Amino acid sequence: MTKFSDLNLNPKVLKAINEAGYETPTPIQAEAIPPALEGRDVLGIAQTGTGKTASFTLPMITLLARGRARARMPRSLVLCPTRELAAQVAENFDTYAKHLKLTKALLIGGVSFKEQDVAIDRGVDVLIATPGRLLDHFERGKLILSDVKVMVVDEADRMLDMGFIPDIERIFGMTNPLTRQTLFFSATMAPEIERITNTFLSAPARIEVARQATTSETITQGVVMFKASRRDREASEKRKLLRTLIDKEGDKCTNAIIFCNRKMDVDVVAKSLKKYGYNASPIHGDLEQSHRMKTLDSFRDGSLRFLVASDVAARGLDVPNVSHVFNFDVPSHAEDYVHRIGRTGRAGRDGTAMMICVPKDEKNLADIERLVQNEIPRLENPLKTAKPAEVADGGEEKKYTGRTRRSSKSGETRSKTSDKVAAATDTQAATPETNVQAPAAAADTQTKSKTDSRQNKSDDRRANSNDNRGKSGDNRSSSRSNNRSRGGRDNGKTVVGLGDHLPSFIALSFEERRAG
DNA sequence: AAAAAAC
Repeated sequence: MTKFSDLNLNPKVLKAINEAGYETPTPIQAEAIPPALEGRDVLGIAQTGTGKTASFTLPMITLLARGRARARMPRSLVLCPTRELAAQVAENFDTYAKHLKLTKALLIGGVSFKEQDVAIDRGVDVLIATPGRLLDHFERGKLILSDVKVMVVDEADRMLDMGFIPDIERIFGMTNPLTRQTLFFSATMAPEIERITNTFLSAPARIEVARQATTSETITQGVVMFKASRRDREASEKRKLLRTLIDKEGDKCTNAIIFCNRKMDVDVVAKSLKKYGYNASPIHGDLEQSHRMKTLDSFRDGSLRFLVASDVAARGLDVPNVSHVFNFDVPSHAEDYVHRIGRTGRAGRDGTAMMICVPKDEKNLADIERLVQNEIPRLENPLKTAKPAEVADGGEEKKYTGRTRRSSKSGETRSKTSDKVAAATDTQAATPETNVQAPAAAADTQTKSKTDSRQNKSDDRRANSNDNRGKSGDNRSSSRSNNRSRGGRDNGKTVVGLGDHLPSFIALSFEERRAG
């Protein structure tokens, strides 16, 4: 088998690789490093988790080991779609270039220009950037890219999704095609990506690595088909279902990423989990950059157990050892499902991916199953399994004290009235195992059973008016979706209740469902 | 329909 020592890497790079504990390259590293060292263009079709980052940093460091950068004229450039990814690539350079005197600069938004300006002025060997901030520097005349010897485009398909392709083309145009070597990575080869590579790569070595996440055997997948007892309770009942799924996994769930489709839901879910005693923090693009970094660091070092995330964290982030991925929402782009669950089951380890699918997401679920060419196993809804006797004496979800009422903007208030489902879910939350997992939830449950429903209703109104004041857009959008579903395809086949009635689609085979 | 990325 190929070893790193067989690859003609700079001895000081090899030393750093050994110190990091690696001996054997991953397939993409073994295949991409030799042509890259020969100065050839490389087209790598691979996802993160395959060792992609090192497959370009290692040869780059080796190539850059000789020579020295001139002021404002970086010798190499790595473009990444998100700030986190760029920061991660920068760390990778630090790790493997530690025995060499290479200078680097990280050009990302959300942080001050000053430090970046100083570094550029001094001259850098490696520039790692997101497109927006790079162009910003360029337009201010701070940057000359004509001396770039190696240019890397990482996660090109994500750049495409994010509308960065025109920027990328502009940046390509700022470099010298005759002296530039290009290493280009993408998880998929969409037609637009194909076009870019045909335009900017010359006779590339094409390296394709199996798409590990498509239906990785190391990931146990499942989806819970869930219909709320009432439309307006969907959000809070989903959160309860999420807690139950987490609790059922027990110690097997050492850490997890919980994906939501919208930033607002990321905040709400994180806040709700915290309220119930779970160690959770949100991450999405509206949070301050320094805060994003801090959150990610604590998730990596294990002090944070649950990362509630938008798709900012779906791709590229290297967070080893994630035991679980929970898709609180079904992603609306099927491709994103593959990226999200690819955060677990990495490097041959076992992982679990669970998703909650509400009726309006069934079409997206079908798209995902078509993409991965597999039916995602249906999981029993754990909230439906409570025995009737327990249901009868279950408490209500709420019972807000004055203190918690203030936090009711998180949306928990909407699920307060008593009905079979709310009672059943509370009973579930009060089981002993759950108490161990979520002490705050347990305390809440014990005090809540005496709450009378009139009190609840008035709380509800108050909380809703708070919501209106705080974020009016929120309510508008939820009433929009209500209307849509009322006039929509739910007609005639609305599932009644949750306890005894099987949603009709579950009885259908996958083929029948697609056909009908 | 939303998220990400530039001030």
